[in-house]
Amino acid sequence: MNRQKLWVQNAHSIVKMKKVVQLFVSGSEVQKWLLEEALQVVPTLERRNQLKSLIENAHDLGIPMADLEGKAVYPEGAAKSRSNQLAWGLVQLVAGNPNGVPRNKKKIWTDEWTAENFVIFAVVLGFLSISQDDLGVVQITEFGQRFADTMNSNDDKNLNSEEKTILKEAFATYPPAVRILELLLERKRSNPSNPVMSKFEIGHLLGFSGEPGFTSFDNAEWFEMLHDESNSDERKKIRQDVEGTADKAARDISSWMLAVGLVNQERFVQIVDDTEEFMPQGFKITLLGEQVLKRARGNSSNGKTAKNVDWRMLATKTANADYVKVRRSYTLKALQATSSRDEIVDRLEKLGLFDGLGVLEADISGLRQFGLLIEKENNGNYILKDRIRDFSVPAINVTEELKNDALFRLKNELQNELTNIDPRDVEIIELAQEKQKTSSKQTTAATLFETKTVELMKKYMKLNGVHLGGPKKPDGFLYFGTEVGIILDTKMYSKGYDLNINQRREMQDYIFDAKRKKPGVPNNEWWKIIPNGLENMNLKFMWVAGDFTGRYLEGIDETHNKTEIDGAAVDIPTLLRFADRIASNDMDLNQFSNKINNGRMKI
DNA sequence: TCGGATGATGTGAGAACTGA
DNA sequence: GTCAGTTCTCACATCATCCG
Repeated sequence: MNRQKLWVQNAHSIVKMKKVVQLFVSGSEVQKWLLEEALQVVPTLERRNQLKSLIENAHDLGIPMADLEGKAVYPEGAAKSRSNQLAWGLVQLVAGNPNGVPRNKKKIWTDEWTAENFVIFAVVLGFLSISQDDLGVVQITEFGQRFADTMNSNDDKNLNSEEKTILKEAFATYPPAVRILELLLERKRSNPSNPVMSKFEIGHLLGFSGEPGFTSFDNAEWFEMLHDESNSDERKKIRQDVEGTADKAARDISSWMLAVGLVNQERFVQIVDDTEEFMPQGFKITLLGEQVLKRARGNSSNGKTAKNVDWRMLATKTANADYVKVRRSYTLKALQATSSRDEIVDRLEKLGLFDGLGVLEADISGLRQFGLLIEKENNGNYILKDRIRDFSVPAINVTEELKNDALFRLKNELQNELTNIDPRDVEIIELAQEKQKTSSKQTTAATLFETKTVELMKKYMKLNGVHLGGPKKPDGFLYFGTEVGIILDTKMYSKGYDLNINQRREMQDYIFDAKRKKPGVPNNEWWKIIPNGLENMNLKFMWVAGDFTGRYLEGIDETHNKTEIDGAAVDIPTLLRFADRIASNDMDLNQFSNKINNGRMKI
């Protein structure tokens, strides 16, 4: 079974993607170029001959994915770094750079990852297809043939009208593109004077956002980070480096549509503390984009464009990805057959794929964000209003082992149990389990986790507060009125957080700084956000992590004794449960605060 | 900046090991 | 020596920032 993921990274250029399609056309320019010139850089005669024969039979037999993308091959004795990679796959050459890649002028080919993604780019737009078997044979489709037959442009900024016509058709069948157009149109309707959306706003609402593989930064948070930084190099770094995967996907797909004229790119401007800040990647829909959206969604005079869906598009990196892809595929198939929620549950149950209503709800919400038109009725039923091309789902064994993966089960349980929490917010438990990231390094991943934790506490627990982060600051400060103020530190440690001596000391420093409020100590004076009138005795400290281990209780005790305030450690599943209780008014904030009692919080 | 580039991390299959 | 279970290794899949 071919288990390729079908989300595109790295591949931007439509011109290059078109060459990949034309690789399957006998006698095309790109075939000639490979045969007469480019294949020379392939290291062995044997491989050159293999590739030659693959090219000659490409139109009739297709080419296995492995031969298109190539693999990591290094010269003997050379370090296994990517810049040393030799050319092995055809698309490594086709999607390469004739003048050498920027960081290695000797090389005219790209790496296997980028090559793979150029193939996937052509597949998701319907120009190529990949067989479901182990070989993953790639072939040109009829639609791809039409695209290949158009005149060639040599620049993405100047595609000709023939090419644009076909690409418009292609985007109307590609759910994530339709989703972005829909979001942009909604923005235009709700805010006609400023219809620009930032890549973060789009990323938050695109695909299976929240899952690993679909991380997204909070728009307001990003602007605060930018605003707080005065150093121009650091500001530049934030502008170019701080983005999640889903935000990147939003940027990618929007930039493809930009080449066809469906969207325009504009600076996204936001006022922070009376200062105007901007980010470069804002997008707004054009009239042409609206036309394409209308065709995709259909109206009284036009039928809907049938959407291209492949089971491999329905998840990427989440726990049990294959199982989840299959579950979502069958959920979609059930939606095609019925709108009754009970019957959908029934169908999934028969296949051993039903994991609870919360999970079903989350999957459907994900399918909607993926770009399919699904409406929820008041009686709890769902109506699929989109046309979907037939797609096949592989038979995988739903083994107990697969369903028993601990993290996977916990996530499903919580999505079902916590009815007051958006199932997507439960995804934070996957983030919490990621490999150790040090907060001192302030990696984007760690920042993302901190942000999400604060976001969660504000959203469901009626707390005020901010995410801080950065040197000599806690990760966040949360409060309600002047009754309680919580100094927060979060850690994403996959193996549990042990509150070692450094971590204790950091927290103790924050507390002393907060109690003293001495001007200039520390020089960022983060404690200024503590509301006036909040007494020192009402300060509390809290550590949040996926799990705790080792001598963490001792750490809490020590911190309590030294600082004379109360604190606690809380793991993410428990924090989510508290959030759910408070959101439903089963618990108030005083009760919550009383549980911060120098131990691990329990519900 | 844009359009990839890159080292890192996750994962599964088979090889090697282990102890009754 | 046998063999089921366990660990190790290694190639391949997939990021998540990073950068010329």
